[in-house]
Amino acid sequence: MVTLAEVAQHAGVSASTVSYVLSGKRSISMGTRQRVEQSIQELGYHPNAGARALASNKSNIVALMVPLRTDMYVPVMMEIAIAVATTARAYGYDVLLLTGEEGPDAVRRVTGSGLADAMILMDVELDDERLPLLRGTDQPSVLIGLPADTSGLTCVDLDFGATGALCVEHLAMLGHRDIAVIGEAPAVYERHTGFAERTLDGLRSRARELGLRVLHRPCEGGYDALAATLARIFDERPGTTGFVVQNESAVEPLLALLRQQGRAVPEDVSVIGICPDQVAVQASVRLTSVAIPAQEMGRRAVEQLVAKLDGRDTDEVALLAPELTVRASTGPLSATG
Amino acid sequence: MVTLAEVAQHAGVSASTVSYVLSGKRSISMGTRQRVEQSIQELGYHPNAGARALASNKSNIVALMVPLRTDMYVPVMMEIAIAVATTARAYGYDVLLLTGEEGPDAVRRVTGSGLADAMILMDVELDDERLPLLRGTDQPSVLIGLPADTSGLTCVDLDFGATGALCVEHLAMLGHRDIAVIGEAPAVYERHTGFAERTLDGLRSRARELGLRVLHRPCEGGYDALAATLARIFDERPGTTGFVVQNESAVEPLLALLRQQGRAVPEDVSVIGICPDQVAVQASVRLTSVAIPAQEMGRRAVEQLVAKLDGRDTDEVALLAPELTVRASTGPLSATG
DNA sequence: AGTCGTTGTCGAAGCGCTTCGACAAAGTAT
DNA sequence: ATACTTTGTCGAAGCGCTTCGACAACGACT
Repeated sequence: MVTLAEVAQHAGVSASTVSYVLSGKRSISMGTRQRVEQSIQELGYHPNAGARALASNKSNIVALMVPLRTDMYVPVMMEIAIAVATTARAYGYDVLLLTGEEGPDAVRRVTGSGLADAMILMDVELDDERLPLLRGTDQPSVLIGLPADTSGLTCVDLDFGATGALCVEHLAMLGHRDIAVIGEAPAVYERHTGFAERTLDGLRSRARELGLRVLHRPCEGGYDALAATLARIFDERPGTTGFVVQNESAVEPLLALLRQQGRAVPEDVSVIGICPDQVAVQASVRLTSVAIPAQEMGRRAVEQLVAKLDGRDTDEVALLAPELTVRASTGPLSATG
Repeated sequence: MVTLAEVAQHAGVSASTVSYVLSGKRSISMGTRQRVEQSIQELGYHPNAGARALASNKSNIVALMVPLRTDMYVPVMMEIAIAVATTARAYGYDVLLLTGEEGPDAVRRVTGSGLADAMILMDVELDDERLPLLRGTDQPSVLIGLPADTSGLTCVDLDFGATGALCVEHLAMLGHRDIAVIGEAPAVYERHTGFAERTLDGLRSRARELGLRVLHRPCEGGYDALAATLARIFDERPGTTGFVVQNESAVEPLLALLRQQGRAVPEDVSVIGICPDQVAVQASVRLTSVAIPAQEMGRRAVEQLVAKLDGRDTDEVALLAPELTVRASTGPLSATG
């Protein structure tokens, strides 16, 4: 391993000078800078991360806590994670991957050991047990997702309330009166993951304003589960003509089953997805959808974090505005509907 | 921040004693050990990662390099990543997430800076540009995937050759003679990702032995792409009755299109998927499949790495045996076929 | 009783870096 | 020319830990 001292000797300067060349924290004459940089090149020097962390008290690492469970939105999680990693690198940070498994202990460990300078938490529950720890430490953090109480926290998320409202508005505009929501798996609601409930709230309150009726059913992915759910929906509300699907793995089964039952999309029934664009585009009927801006979320989270680390002020809560893309799965309610 | 010295003072011992309690590298009397542990508890001490790394010359971090592109098998990648993180934690290591973006530079950076003690590389290409670097350093590494030349490297992967052969055998046994392979997107073959080619090789050579005919077509995911591909297949080989699909996002479109064309699965046509079990189970026809053991791969990679770090010998190449699970999408060729 | 391991503890050195204060050398204002 | 600032460099201290050698204290052998 090449050390700072060796570079210094090779360049004929002191160690501190090399350090200042690297950090730019003091001015260095052109000649010296060039000689040092040359030596760094020639010797193939890389600063030792541990020594740097020890001396400067910063690790240049941000921790990213991803959910352990993979019961939902895996591609979204992955996309966020990759966006976080990519953006972080652009700001000179590396990313430490933590799974939710360790829970609050991971927060304590990382905070206490100085392993990371800051944290990003995904899959935040409404009343997440990690939050008190974050509030009680001076380690900067950003949540991707929205807990019930955001005081003292910085959050980035899609505005799921507005997303729900947007879906209703689109369906209402097309003349639909009875709407069914195919939701995430029951487990997602049971652990009070915010986004699912917020979507529902936004959707319901806008529906009330516009005079639509809403029936919500959580649903596991796959054909069998969806077949059962769909049967119950049409049983209870035979006049249902609009669907909002917030569950990637229910999209295709829903389209298939509707087709099978002789209900044409979009002539008889309209379907809106809340899902990444890729899913919407690849479906058997190109899906009208509200996109989940995974990359944007990851990027914004890192930017907020970097701002905090640089001592700049940041938004408390940054909600991204939803955008609805009309494709082939929604249309005006026909007269016979 | 609580330091070792403070713990030592609180417990009435020297710093080195506390260190030895923590590491267990020298024997400590019961009484002392207990007093120290008590102090650690009371003060809420966490060893400083940077100082530890500097003094011991090991970071207890392994780097995981995931592909930046998300054009294939995203859930598999995610599952591997999570398995790596979970297993690594069990061995006391944290995981640093690197994207393929930086390419070989990331290897140099991590190796040179002592940021990580070891690396795991995913999405290895047959002639990967990162390999010379790995061979030229004494930093332990494990590849998930198989390059063309494995000398001096440790690799973990599913035995895709055997996987291809297994698919052919199953179809042959059922009486099928003409087989079509729906492959990954052309880009995957173009960058010479090993697994796709190896599947094909294994499949073709076994087919030759058994006297089956094989037609291979790369294919993007989604309905439109698959519709075109399928048309060409039946055009060229109208008698095709067996399908092997190595592309998650082609499974559902294939099943839908076959249904639409009046070809019953499995009565007229048999379909085998090479995909995670979850995909196979959630498909509209429960899919006979060879599973991609993502978790197992991640776990094994970490275990190999830890073995190397502990100075134990490891396998050069660990190929996991494929397992075929018969479900509802394959059956004997009917007399009329 | 004297010698020899053991066992448990300590002090000190050192890992490679950052950063502070000191200080020549050079430039600027008087 | 003198005093004063600015610029560029250096030496030394110190970040918190691990680890080596030293060495009391103690029981186990002759």
